Amino acid sequence: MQQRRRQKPETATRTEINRVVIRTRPEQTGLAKKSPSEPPAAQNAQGNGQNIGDELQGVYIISVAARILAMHPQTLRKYERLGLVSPFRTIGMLRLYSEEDIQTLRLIRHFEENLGLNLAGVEFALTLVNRLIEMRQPGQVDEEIKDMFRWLGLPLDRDAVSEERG
Amino acid sequence: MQQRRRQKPETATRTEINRVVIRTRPEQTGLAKKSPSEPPAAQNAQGNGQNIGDELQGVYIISVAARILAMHPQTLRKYERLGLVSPFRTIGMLRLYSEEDIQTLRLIRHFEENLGLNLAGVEFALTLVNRLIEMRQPGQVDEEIKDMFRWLGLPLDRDAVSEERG
DNA sequence: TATGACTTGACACTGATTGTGTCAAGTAGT
DNA sequence: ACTACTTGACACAATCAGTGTCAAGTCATA
Repeated sequence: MQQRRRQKPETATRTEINRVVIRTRPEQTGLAKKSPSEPPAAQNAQGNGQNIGDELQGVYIISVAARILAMHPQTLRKYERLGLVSPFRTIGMLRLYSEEDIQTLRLIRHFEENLGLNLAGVEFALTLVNRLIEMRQPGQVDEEIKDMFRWLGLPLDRDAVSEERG
Repeated sequence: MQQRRRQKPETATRTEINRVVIRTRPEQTGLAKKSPSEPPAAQNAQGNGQNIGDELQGVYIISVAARILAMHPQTLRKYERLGLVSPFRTIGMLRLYSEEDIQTLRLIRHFEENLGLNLAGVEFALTLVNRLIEMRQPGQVDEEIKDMFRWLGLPLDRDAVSEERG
């Protein structure tokens, strides 16, 4: 619900990165952590201006992630500084956004644009989503939790929002 | 987390209102509705500058409510315009804040000051609280819900936050 | 009923927040 | 080595949220 100005391509179009050296992911304030130790499955960053639609499972540098999401790279950096997303880093400190990070960012944008939350509210809502996901584990109280998901504008199958789709 | 300027007494000190004529309460976006039809129990507005501490069960005009809460009357009016609270009205359109309204306003302030939410986030959080209160009805999943309450900074006995204390 | 105190709604103002633009310096990959 | 990209830091503009102010209306008391 903030201003959304026309955004310049900032820099431009690094099309591919191969054999980047992955670093540790600091800590995840974002969505559900997958498993304690989590080396990313793919080490290739992909994406070029032509076919953004077909994002194949991978990690993206900030410019590519920003283009996929139609968000400003500086915005992504700010979100990381605030702990909303925590992309991997290469040895050279390049940010690498996983598919899960992209989903988290989509969710953040949803909270901002559709619900009008500020960043504190986004953090609040993300924590709520995490808690709801954890609550669904035992299999009880499905219906109320599902209602919550609907209310939050989340897809009913939680996979699309957190991880491990399929 | 916003700025909190020194506030002038605005106008001042109407000490009592007796036999005010109550109007309907429009709709309650705030906390849990007590019962479908809800004529307020007390028709006396009370409160004077000396003994603010002992708020006895009643309804308060805006200046008194503002003083109890240490909030600006204009802020209370804005909150009503946004649907966060819905005080009763007299025939003459005076706002009458019930004890429940006061509690809702305290909660709003908590969400703002401690969690840093904007007003959209406050609305979001209030709705969440309502949903959680409703979820507690069946008696199942107490522990998770209680955790949520703790997380939200709410008192564990929901009474203090919604209605019908004692 | 007349008077003074208070409330109402509307508008303007101020500081904080948030997204964006820009810059020099450093890194990645051909 | 060279080019393209990223990094962090700062500045800027638009919006948000609380407050001040005003004329008009309402309330309680004399």
